[in-house]
Amino acid sequence: MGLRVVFMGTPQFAVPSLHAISEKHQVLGVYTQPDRSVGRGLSLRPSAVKLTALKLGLPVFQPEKLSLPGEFEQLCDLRPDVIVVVAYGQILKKNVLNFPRLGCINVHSSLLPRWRGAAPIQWALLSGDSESGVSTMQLVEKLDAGPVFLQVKTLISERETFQTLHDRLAEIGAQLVLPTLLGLEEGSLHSQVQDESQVKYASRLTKEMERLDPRETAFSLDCRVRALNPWPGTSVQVGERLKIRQAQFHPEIQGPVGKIFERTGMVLLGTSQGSLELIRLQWEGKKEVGPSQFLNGLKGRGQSLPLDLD
RNA sequence: CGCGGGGUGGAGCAGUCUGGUAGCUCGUUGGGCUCAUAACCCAAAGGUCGUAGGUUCAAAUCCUGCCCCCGCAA
Repeated sequence: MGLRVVFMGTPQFAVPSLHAISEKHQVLGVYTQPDRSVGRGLSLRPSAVKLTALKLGLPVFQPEKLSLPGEFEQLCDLRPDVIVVVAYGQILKKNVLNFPRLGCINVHSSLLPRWRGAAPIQWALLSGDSESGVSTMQLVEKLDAGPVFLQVKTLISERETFQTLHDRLAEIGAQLVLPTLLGLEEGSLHSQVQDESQVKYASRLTKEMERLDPRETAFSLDCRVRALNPWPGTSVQVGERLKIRQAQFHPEIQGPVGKIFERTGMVLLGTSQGSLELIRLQWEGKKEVGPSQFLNGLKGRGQSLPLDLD
């Protein structure tokens, strides 16, 4: 039945691809990052891919590093025709890249060569791109620089968030990975070398990016809110940290820069260009609320708008 | 044992340090005003202050256990 495949992936994004492959091919093993202690306690949590693999009854491998002694040999023993990598979180060395008969392929959530790197979905949103997509490519030593096999575009809507785009791209990836494997198997697959002049890098997100700077434009801040939730999130400092979960820019409303004020029932943040409507807000340690509940709470604690950011 | 915030009438919050008649804004109900209104005015209902125990003449408030929610951290 189909190809002998080793799958490597970690987060939720890779799950639909794993499902798709497992239906048409023989998945010999699933590599994923070791369980990490996350969450409020100290509990170890298995990756989304590990949970899926267990549910499908597939063998799971979780090496700390694929380059550790013995790991490569164990991988070779599986005798895969091809390795499929989807957001695995480890760089594959030349020995791994070269040993499968059909090589290693990768599913990447951007229209390469735009947004090579760790956070392509977020950077597409941060940059206000009008389209995004998924690419499958040959894995090479240089990060996300291999020749592209197949690519599918999708439009980014005005209200697109990381979550909605992520979920859609994950599904597109799953739909793209099967034709890629089929073409590879039949030798009918064409690849396109990436145009190096169009390369953009999507660097890792940092927690510093969560702070909204009112000196930016309202549109830019709107993009940040849609791109950076749920992680690292977006917030302003008003005594305490006030997380902004959902927002909407209004270029036609110009208010005091760096102040939170109220107009026509909306809670707004004044920016250098237009205003940002704050739709879902959350004080640190409290629940997420809408604007009317936010205002009620302010009065309860003896505060009122306008408020200055720190 | 990773750090921290919180659970107070239907909602969002204050009050807890410095124990002693439970408060704010909103909502709800009734009435008024108005051509009218999500506006305004008046009135009313609604809380064993997460839970179990302890200290005390007296506990939302101090002490202890337990449950639940959230931010950080990954």
